Amino acid sequence: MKRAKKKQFHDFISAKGLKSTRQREIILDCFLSSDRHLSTEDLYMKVRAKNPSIGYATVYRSLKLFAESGIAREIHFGDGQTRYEHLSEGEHHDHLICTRCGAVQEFKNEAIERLQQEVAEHFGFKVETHKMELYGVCSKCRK
Amino acid sequence: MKRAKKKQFHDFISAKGLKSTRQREIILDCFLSSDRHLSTEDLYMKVRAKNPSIGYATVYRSLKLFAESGIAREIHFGDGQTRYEHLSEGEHHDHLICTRCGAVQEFKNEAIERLQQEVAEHFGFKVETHKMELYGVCSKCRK
DNA sequence: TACTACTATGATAATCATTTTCAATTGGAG
DNA sequence: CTCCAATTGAAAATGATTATCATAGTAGTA
Repeated sequence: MKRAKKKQFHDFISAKGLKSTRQREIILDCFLSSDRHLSTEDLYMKVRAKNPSIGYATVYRSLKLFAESGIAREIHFGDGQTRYEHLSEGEHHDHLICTRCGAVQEFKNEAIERLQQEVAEHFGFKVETHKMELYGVCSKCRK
Repeated sequence: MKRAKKKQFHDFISAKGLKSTRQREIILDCFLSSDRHLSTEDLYMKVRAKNPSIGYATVYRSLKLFAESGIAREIHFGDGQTRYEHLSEGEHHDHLICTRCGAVQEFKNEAIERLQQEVAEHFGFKVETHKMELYGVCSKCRK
């Protein structure tokens, strides 16, 4: 699926008349080989390790492109930082966030999503995306 | 309920050994007489209209206190601004947000909340709060 | 391969929301 | 009334993100 995402990004790049560059490839590799919920700074650090001459602005610009191309999605957890997570075609999931240690657990629940649709319909909304985050104390921190 | 919230805030203030000031009262009044989902800037404008000598920093500081006291809650919609909404004791609700016109519709659904609890339990989480936002197109914009 | 027309990059300055600093002021308990 | 900690306003500082601009690189095309 790393391959699939690379292809998806390259297709996007060429469809838009943009260019494939050494920096973008490095940043893309770093992003794809990272765990989820990566902040821009986290990614910048990883990129720096591979190639110290790449600037902060380029990392920002690349992440925006990743989001536009559909291989990533911005997430905001309320601290001042924008994070990005991997996004596979049509996939979406929600988060359980520990308020003590910051651990993030993903989950997916069809029943909830059906109910969301119902609620939206009740108000005449057509849902495009959604965001659901449950904040609390994780099992480790409860001990 | 405006009274109840004022009392709640004043109780909080005195319990913490803080002081009741002219500025805080004005800001509290403006907040309580506003509609929901107010940005700091929105509130600052309202406050300015009543008393032009009140500074931006004081509005920020007051909103933090409102949140701490439990009469307000921070919300983040992903644009760079922090908003605050009114919060009644134990109450919480979720949002439908129109991506075209920005309209915000609140809703509450017990069934979804029960399912959230179930999911959390499955992962050993104890939920403290949650946030759910459905983004899409509202009935007006669909016409 | 050389030419051309854009696009991309890195460094730095700029911006925006939010916080902090600090000297001056002000509640409120005693 | 007095005293001290809390509060305030203005301005500077901060942190994340974006824009600017001169230079460099990419990819068609001849």
